[in-house]
Amino acid sequence: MASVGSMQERRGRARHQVSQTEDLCEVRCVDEAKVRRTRQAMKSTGAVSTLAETFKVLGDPTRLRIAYALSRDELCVCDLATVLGVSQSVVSHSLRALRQMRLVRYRKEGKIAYYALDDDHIGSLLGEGFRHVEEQL
Amino acid sequence: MASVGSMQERRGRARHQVSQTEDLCEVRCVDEAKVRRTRQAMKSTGAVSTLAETFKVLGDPTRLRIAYALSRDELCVCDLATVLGVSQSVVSHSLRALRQMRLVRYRKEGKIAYYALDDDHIGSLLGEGFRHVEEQL
DNA sequence: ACATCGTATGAACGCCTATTCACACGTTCA
DNA sequence: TGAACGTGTGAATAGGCGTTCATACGATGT
Repeated sequence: MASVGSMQERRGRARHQVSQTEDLCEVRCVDEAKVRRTRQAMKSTGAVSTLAETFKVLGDPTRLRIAYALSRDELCVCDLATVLGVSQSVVSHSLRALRQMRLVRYRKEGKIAYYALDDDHIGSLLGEGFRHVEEQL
Repeated sequence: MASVGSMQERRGRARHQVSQTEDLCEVRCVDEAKVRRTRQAMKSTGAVSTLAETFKVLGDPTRLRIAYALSRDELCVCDLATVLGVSQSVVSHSLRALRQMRLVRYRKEGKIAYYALDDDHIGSLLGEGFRHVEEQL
């Protein structure tokens, strides 16, 4: 195992050289005009990584079901757990992820936390998504 | 530890009791009407898991960038690699994932494979997504 | 004050996944 | 035919992620 580790270290240094070779290798069949045009049209790294994280959060069945449920009605954690048939802990962890991407908001009434979609865009996204998957059957 | 294990073996029935306790624990604060309504509005397992996988595929920055690039123009694998500045292998693997979810289609011209978005819905999804993330800055 | 309830959270563990490397395949051209 | 090219893919490895368990916290009611 130790020997494998040292081999990987050696490989790691070789990467720079390899990457230069790779770059040359990548630039063979390019349609320069198209490539430049597409490059300029590309979104910023920030927008891409934020949207990717948003999609990733919605890419889990449990969280997706939570988001869809909240697009229909405001619900507390316990009711969400009941609707989905999963534990409260799962719902809470899922809501945390959805919260961190600002997909849901919540208000607290005593000890009960009522969650809802934060934005109508999310509802549109879900609608568009479901329309897409339901169409191609 | 071993003695506990054997006790549990002898009394396998205890499991049912535990799960019942859990169920009871989940069902305390429910608003029955809301729960029933939301339950009926929920999408089918198939639709949910398909859409979740779609989102998951788009939840990777590389694949998202590829999808967005293809929403602007038809591109071959090599040009995609050039535009994104990643290896051809990464692009190929990414395209495989996008292909499996029917997000992209391709036509082959000689040895060159030209990829494009399979569906306009995907473009709409990306548009809606980027509109959302660019708005909340 | 105490017990209970609804919710949040951290740690741990097993699984999934993205990347890299190496190679295989079919196509084109000399 | 053989070499170079564009592309696809399997194996391997490292890092990320979801679930569970245990526990903590504030609010409520007795």
